Amino acid sequence: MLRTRFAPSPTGHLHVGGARTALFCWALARHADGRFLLRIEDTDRKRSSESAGLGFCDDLKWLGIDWDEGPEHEGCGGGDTGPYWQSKRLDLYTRHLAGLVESGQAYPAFETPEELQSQRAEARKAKRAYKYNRAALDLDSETVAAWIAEGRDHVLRFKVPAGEIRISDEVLGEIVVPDGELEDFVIRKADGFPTYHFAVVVDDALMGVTHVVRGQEHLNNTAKHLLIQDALGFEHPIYAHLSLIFNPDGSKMSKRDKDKALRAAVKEQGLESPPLDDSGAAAVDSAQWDRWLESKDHQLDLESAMSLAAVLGIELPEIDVDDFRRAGYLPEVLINYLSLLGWSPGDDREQFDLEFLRANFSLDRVLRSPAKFDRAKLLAFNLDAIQAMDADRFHGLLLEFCRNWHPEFLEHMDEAQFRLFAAANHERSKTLLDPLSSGRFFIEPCEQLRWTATKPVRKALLNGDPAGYDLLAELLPVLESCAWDAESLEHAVAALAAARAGDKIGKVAQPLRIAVSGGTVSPPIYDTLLILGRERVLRRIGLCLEARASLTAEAAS
RNA sequence: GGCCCCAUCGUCUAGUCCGGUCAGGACGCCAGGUUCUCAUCCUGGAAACAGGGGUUCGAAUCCCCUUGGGGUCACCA
Repeated sequence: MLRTRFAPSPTGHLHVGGARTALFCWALARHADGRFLLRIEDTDRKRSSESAGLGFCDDLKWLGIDWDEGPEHEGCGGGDTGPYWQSKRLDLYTRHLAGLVESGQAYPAFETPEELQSQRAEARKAKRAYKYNRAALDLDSETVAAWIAEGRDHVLRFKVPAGEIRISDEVLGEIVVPDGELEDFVIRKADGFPTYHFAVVVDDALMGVTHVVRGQEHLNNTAKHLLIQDALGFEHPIYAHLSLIFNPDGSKMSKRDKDKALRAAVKEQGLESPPLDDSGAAAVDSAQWDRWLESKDHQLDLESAMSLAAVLGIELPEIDVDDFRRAGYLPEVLINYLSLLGWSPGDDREQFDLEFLRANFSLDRVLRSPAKFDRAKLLAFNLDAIQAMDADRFHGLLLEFCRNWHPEFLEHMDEAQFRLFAAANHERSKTLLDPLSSGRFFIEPCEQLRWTATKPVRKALLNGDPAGYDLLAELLPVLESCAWDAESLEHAVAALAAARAGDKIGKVAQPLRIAVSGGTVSPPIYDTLLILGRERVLRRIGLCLEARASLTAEAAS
C-alpha cells in the first residue's frame, strides 16, 4: 500500500511551502487509496514544544487535510506504527545506532563544536572546502573506550563509503552525487538524540513510508539518507522533490520574512526602544525587544509582531497558513491556489477542489521549476469563491470570522444589522477581512468621525451648485421623517436628486455616504443607512453639517 | 567557492517525454463601457519560448556551451 508522510518540525505554524508539501503528500496517498501520516520531527530539544506541534494540526485541519496516522487531533491520527513524535522514539534510534557502530559503519568522534568551528574557519580562510578529517578514526580502541567510560562528550559519525551516489527522483529524474562529496556526517548528537538524517531514515522505514515527497532543499540530503538505508538494510523509498516557493521579489518565502519586514521598518524609523501602542503600552516587552534586536535568529511571537506592525503602520507579509486565515482567505481557495504552484491538471482548468485534486493528482505532472507566490491571483480566486457562495454561507463565515478575531463588530451590531452587513458586503468583498477593514466606521462612535478635505470629499461636498453640503442639509429633514426601510430611503434620495440634481442619484448619495461614513467608500448607500440605523445616520449628518465651516477653511488653505 | 537543481507572456502555467496549428488559458496590466462610492461586471488590447551553437526538410520541443536564478555544504530540520 502506498504510504506518504508529512514531517514538520514543531517550530510554530505551518507555512505555505509546508502546506503545499503536505497537500501533495495527501493527494498522492489519497489518489492511490493509500495512507497519509503525520510525524513530528522534534529531535532538536532546543526548539521543540508540544503545543507548536498542535498548531500544525489546526492549520492542516482548517485546510481540510486529514491524516490517517500521527498525533491524535480532532478525529485524525492514531495508528500502530507510532509513536509519531521522534522524541518518543529514542530507543528505536539507539538500537539501530548500536548496530551501525558494531558493524563499523559508524564511529564515535570527540571533537567539540568549537574545535570543528575553528577548523571550518581555517578551511574557509584557505579557500578550501571543509570536510571532516576523520581524525577520530585514528584513535585506538582503548582510548575510545576510556574516553567514553569517563563520560567525555561525543557524537556518532556515519562512515561514508567511497563511490558516487545515484538518486532516482520522480520529478527531477536521475541525479548523481559524485564520489567524495559527502563528509562523515553526524548521526547522533552529543545529547544522545539522533540527527534529522538518521531519525528520518529509521522512521520512514519503520513506518512503512513508500513515497517521500518533500521540498527540494532536501535533495542533497537524500544522498545521506540513501547511504544510511543501505547500511541499515532498508529499502529505498520512492523520492519526489518539490520545487521551492518564492516571494514575488524572488527571495525564498520564509518564516523570517515577518521579522525581516519589521526590522526594516524599525531601522527606517530609527527606533531604539519599543514603540507604544494606542493604549500607551509597549508594543513589545522590552526584554524581548532587546533579544530581538540583538539576533536576527530571534523571532517575535505572533502577538508582539502584530502589535508592532500596527504601531509601525506596516503590513506583515502573509507566510503561514494561519496568516492567510486571519487575512480572510478561504481554506478551499488556498488549497486550490497552492495546488497550482508546481502542479496542473494538464488542461485549462484552474479552479477545483480537494476532491478533484485527489482524483487527478499524479507526480508526473509536478513541475521541476520554482514558483513565485502571487497574492493577486490568490485574491482573485478568493473573490470568485466568495461570489459563488450563497448569502447564508457568507453570513456564517463572516460571523465565525468575527467571533474568532474581530468580536467588536458583533458587540456593536445586533443580529439583524450584522446579517444586513454581511449581505451588503457579499459581492464587494475579496476576503472576509475586507468588510471589516473598510467598515470600521460602522462600529465607531459618531463623535469620533472626522471629515478631511481630500479631493473626492471636496468634490462631493463643497463643489458644484448646489454643493453636496446644500443637498445634505435639505436631505436631513426629509430623512428625519422618512420611514426607515430601503424603499422609502431610496425614494427620498431619488426625489431630492430629481428635484435638485438633474436626476443624478450620486449627487445626493455621495455626500450622504461621506456624512455617515466619514469617507468616500461604503457598501451601497441604502444598505449602509439601514445597517447604521436612523439614530446614528441622523446624528452623523448633523455632525457633518457642523463640520462644514472647518472643512471649507481646510479646503481653502 | 565545491556539488546539485532549474529556465515559455510581469506572474502561475498548457504545449517538451513521442520535433511539424498565427505558442493556448488564468491572474495582473492597458483602453473603453455599466454602476450612488469602492469593489464587481462586460468588451477589446499589449504581452513569452534567456542567448549562442549544433542535429533535422523542419526545434519551445533533442544535444552541447554560455548566461541568469535557486538549493545545499551544522552536534537545525
